[in-house]
Amino acid sequence: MRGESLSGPPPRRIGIRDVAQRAGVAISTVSKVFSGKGEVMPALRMRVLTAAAELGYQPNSIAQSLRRGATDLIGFVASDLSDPFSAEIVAGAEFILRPAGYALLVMSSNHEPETDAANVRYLNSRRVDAMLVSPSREDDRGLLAALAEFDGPIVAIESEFRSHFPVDSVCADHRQGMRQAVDHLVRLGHRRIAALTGPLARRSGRERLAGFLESLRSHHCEQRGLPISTDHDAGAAEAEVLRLLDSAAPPTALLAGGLALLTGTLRALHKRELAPGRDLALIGWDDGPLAELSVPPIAVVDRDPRGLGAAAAALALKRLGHRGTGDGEPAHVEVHPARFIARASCGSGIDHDIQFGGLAHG
Amino acid sequence: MRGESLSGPPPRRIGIRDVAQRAGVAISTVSKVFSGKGEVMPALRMRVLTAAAELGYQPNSIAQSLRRGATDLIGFVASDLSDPFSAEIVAGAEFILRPAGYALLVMSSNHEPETDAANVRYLNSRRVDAMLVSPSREDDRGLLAALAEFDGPIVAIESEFRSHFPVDSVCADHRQGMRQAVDHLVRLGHRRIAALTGPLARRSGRERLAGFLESLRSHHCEQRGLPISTDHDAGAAEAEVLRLLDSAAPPTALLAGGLALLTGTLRALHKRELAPGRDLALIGWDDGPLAELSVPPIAVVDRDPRGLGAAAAALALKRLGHRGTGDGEPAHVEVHPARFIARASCGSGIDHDIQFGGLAHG
DNA sequence: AACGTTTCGCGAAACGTTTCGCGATGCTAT
DNA sequence: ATAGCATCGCGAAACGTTTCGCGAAACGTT
Repeated sequence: MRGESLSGPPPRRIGIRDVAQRAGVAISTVSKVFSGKGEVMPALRMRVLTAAAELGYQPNSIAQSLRRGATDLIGFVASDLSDPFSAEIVAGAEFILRPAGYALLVMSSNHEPETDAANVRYLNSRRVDAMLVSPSREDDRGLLAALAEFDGPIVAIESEFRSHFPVDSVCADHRQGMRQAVDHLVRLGHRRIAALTGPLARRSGRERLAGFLESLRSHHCEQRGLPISTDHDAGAAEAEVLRLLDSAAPPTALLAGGLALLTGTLRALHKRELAPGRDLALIGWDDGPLAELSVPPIAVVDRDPRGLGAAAAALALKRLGHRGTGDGEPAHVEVHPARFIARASCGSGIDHDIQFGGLAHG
Repeated sequence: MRGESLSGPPPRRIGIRDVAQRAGVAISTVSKVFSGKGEVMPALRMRVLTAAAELGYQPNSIAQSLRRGATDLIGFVASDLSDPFSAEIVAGAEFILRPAGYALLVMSSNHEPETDAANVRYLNSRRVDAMLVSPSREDDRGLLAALAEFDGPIVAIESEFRSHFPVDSVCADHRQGMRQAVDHLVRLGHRRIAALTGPLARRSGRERLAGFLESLRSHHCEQRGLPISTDHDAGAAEAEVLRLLDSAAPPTALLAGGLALLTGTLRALHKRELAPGRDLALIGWDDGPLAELSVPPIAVVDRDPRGLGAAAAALALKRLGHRGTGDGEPAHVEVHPARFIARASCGSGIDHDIQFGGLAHG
């Protein structure tokens, strides 16, 4: 019970030795019973179990970790934990990890690459068994060095380190999602399309860019496309979109690759009193209340963050099972689907309607 | 470096003893240098430091934990980590904890009270130094029992356990926020006001209810109020709002106490093709892209989740500093402001405009 | 009846730190 | 010159487990 302020001999927390004594067996026997490793006769096992129950014994997992050389801890390194998308990933990972007896140590870098690296080093010093990383930038020297020092499984989420050293990755298929989105826009008659891809220092940004260019090329209008890479930040997106809208030839369609970018984009549109679906076409990333409940609803490329987190966790567990750094199978990139959801924010098409006229040829 | 598949003597990770040997000093001296506790002559300290650097020595924090009896780990127990509000709390807590040398162990219960209790027990067995809890229900027997077994500082977030045993709390002032919101609605002419308070098993829900009733009473129209308590779940809110809208005397104003409830409410309004600010007044909780960028923007009672998380972490650290369970000062509830932000979703008033007529007296 | 084989409990040695008390060294003061 | 006193490095004992090898018993075989 809490709050006992009696003074006296410090009541050392009861350990395995107390149980052993009470049950009249050796310490190692108690250990066997609890770890379930060796065989121990039912009668004795019962004696131990009741003794433990009577004393309220709980194994000290710190001591276990020290002895076994495993902490049953998985580190999670993200650029921004408060981003709903990251939060979902964490939830998905925890969903897999907890039943397996692992707990999650989370750290956020607030988009500072050096902090990502520092976090990895910290988790290393805490001896986590594996790491799940979704860093601010993949190419930070410090981060790469820190990761290289760690000798447990590393799983990258929505990013990729294969070029530097073998690390498993779990990614959504942004390229495919982007292609579907752009195809849709082109079909509606759009040619001058701007895409906020997000940072190219992450695989997601690069894949969005690649999909964007591929789709435009296949429609023979790549020279009209406006790929734009900004930080994953609403303010940056807003400024960029305002610049686009105020330019001589503003785009007729906008793609915003992530919740923060969509938020910034919408702010810019509000400022210029432009409505998606009426004045221009808009496609966001990641479905959620904002996209779903906007008026009109906003088309999105949707991915499954929970699934990504769960898959990353499962991969880490698999590697841990094989008890090797990267010895077993080679590192591979697991690509999850991203699917385009058409909604009214794309309007009804530029050829059949004059709605986009004001901007289309401005 | 990673990926060395050479076989040979298992290259035991280098420990304090290796450093001691290389520096030609005793183990205890190395310990002193690293822990910074005792005095050690500059020259020797330098020898130790260089030896450690050359070997790439990193103290084993597991062994430290075992010896020191502290893990430098803080547990975080939430009902739903993927809720953006919880995610912000975690981020705020981490912001304070990390510079202090602590890391966060997060666990989510998916709104299952038993899982909350299990998570607390798990964190206890992992010997976390303190816990931050924001559970599904405050009154779950299992949870209370599990918390009682833990003998470190516990800080409740947006909930309260004082009635059961002394535990610090950090809460937003929902009562005040709700009063401001309802005052505003009444001033606009609304009388039949429905409030989705969220579960009453949490302090936030109870405070919202109290504020709601207080405000109505002060305006002498409490008999027209419709307080409604649902799970913190969009589906439940949607169903409840649909029921309200389809009732004989539907409310002219709606209050939704949380992001999930606001989401459900908006879904219901869309289904009935009702627009906030035109057909009825709507006030949500927790500002964010959804409220800010809706058309019209949605009035909210806003709180500072990051601040709550940071405050909770700071409280825990303070308790840890005093090195006592609850001995030092008595447990207290730290109330943070919640402020009402008026926006167009409230309309321009029921007396000056017929906009609400269709529903107001239906 | 003697021997080989299995079964299963026991003691002791780790795991990598921190901390405590002791003693050696160098200094000040008389 | 020597007693007294800090200063500071050293060895050893913990912290609470797991694991390894040993030996005692119990069994089956010839």
